[in-house]
Amino acid sequence: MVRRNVTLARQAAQEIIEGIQSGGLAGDDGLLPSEAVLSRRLGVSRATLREALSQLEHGGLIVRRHGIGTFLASRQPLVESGVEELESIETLARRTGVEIHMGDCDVQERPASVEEASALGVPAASQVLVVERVMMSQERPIAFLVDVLPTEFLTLQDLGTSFRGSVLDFILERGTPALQHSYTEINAEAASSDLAKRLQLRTGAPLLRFVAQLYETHGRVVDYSISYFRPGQFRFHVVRRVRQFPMSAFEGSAPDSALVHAR
Amino acid sequence: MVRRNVTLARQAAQEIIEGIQSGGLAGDDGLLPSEAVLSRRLGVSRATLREALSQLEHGGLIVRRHGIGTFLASRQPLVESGVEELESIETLARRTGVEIHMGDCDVQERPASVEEASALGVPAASQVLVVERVMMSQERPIAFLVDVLPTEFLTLQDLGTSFRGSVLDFILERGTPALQHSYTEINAEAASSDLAKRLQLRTGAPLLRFVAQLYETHGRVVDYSISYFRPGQFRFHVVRRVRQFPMSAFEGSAPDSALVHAR
DNA sequence: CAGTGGTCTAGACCACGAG
DNA sequence: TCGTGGTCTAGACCACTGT
Repeated sequence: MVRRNVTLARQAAQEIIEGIQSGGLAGDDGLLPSEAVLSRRLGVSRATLREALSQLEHGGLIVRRHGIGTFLASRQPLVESGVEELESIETLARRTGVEIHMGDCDVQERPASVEEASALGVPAASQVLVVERVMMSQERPIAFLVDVLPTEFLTLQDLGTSFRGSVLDFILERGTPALQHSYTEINAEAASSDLAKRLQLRTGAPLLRFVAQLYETHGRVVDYSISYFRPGQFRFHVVRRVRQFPMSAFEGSAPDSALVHAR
Repeated sequence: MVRRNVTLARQAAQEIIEGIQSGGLAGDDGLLPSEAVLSRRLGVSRATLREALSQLEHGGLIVRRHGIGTFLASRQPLVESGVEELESIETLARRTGVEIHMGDCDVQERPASVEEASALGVPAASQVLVVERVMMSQERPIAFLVDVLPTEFLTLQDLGTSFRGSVLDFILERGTPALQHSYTEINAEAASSDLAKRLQLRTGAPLLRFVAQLYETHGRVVDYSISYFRPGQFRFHVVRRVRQFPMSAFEGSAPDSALVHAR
């Protein structure tokens, strides 16, 4: 069993993608072979094959219809980023064919403000690295990004000269710490006069703002960031699913459960 | 096997929630019993138990650590909405304890505009129901919502007098059509003079804008909506995960795959 | 090392949709 | 009725973590 630190399901998904690319896997109507057939061809169990299909479905490449079959999604390869995928705007831009580069950049180490320390979960006034920069596309500013990280995770000399604008990409390429997910708040905000100058907008112009905490696998916050985007330059979307799970269950009274007393 | 049109995994998840609520399932450190123990207690296979835990993990209630165990999440029941969950702002508001009600409301049937017909995937100038209204909280406008639906799905008399402001809730309560997900674009926009008047803001004030297509289970678009939110009144967040799947695979050349020729 | 969660299998039955 | 995807099981082995 060949295993490159990657699951069998992921490998199966990749093979299906290649089969679709080469044009022979899906029928003219976009219908893929049944799960039974696919699992046999790929030499994996149906459970594993289904996991692979779930990944493809989640990525929006296929659609599954109970009792009918699995189809290619009509809205084919998305050229924009789903906001639930965490990727740098540099990666996003490259993927969508937009030229992008870093403009003015300011990096400094200083004690964290109260808000920053709180967001990072570190003691007040801990030393942090602050990276502020403008991202440009075709000589026009399109985003202003601020990243704040404990010096435990990133220092001035770490960044060196290879920094191209994305703290996320930098950490991913370095490979440590291992990143898990980010918790991002989405809002709109009027440009302050300082922000307006940096982004060459009029004061008060609307900006899309993401405030994010980036977590590593052990639950610590690696990076607290605030990002401002010029509307219209990027397209962020999200697939919202009908609520499947009643979190409100936590609000009501607590019925005694046999579970906790069993065995 | 008791089955109320609900999966075993969901029932198991519910039982675990109740066990947590009653306070006896998790240890003082938030550690839950191991998967082997839980599956035995609940009388389900470990695969099913894991599916239940996955749902709870996705909902942010628990955290799983490889080689260590399953814990209650430290950031307990979220009081705000994850944007990847589709729920009406009325439901969201009620859940978070904010009073909300519908202000001015205008409903009409008319032929769809070109943009609307395109977004809905219906012939140009098809008859659609358009619902426009302002949502208020404490006598202040906080959102302006426009929903456009083919009359096939919703008509003026359907709405009747029980409409309280949420098209989504109305359809969910009616039970038909069965909704699947929505595709939502997120952006910021300056308030037009018309919008400013409705929301009692100055022209040009920043607004958070969601443009969404709501899909039913067969892939048809049920509702095309544009929503404007006053910043600061709601908190939208999203959990962004590090990219796990290379959609960019679709861009490169197409290596010939053995898959399509097999068998 | 022992115990945990992560992955995978082979097989079974159910629920759905179309002929 | 048939073939599809959806759910579930019992058992196996792997990978990670702390002792």
